[in-house]
Amino acid sequence: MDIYLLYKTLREKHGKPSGQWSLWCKRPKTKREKETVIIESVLTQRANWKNVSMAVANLNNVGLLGLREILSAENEKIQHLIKPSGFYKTKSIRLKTLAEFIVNRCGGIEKTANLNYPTLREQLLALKGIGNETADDILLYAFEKPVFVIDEYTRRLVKKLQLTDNLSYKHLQDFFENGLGRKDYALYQDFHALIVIDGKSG
DNA sequence: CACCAGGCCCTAT
DNA sequence: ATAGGGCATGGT
Repeated sequence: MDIYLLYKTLREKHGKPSGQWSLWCKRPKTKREKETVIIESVLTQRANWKNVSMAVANLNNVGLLGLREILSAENEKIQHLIKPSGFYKTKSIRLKTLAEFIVNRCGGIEKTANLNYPTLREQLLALKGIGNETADDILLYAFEKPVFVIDEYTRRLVKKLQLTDNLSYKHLQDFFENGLGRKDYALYQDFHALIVIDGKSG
């Protein structure tokens, strides 16, 4: 099956990605919106979106929905605010680690976005709590780099449609990127969103 | 009351 | 290399 046809099919079926995806697929994004996406990419690890949005609202209500703000806030305060998203002690540390990397080591979100992205990917993966999916969420949805995000919904869909039998992250990522034949971050953003939306619907 | 959700890390085979 | 346990909350 042609991979681009799969995208067209999902796009016809579900329309333009909405809900959380209207921010994640927004183009272009403001600096604040990019930081929100980065924070959400950690909070959404093994959590449902309702819980994530409660945590995001809590951060926003006290003016802590930003990387610099998270970096300077008390760990206990962050923990309390993000509690609804689950694994809150772990995630608070992960957010601070990520914020420290982007703000202090890279010099802010704009400078980070301009880095060579295969290298940046390695640096993100070296941080505790940032694995393949979270790193690629950040690269694709905040920094607009053409990396295809693989997650559990992608694996289920690949299995269901028998697209390939190797379900490792790297293989699936290459499979989608090569199958689409072009490095188009806007297409990758929408496609991944549609895969998740489709997975939740059925 | 059970089970689930856009993961990730650590440990033991 | 790969499997299993732990992390934690709110929704169904």
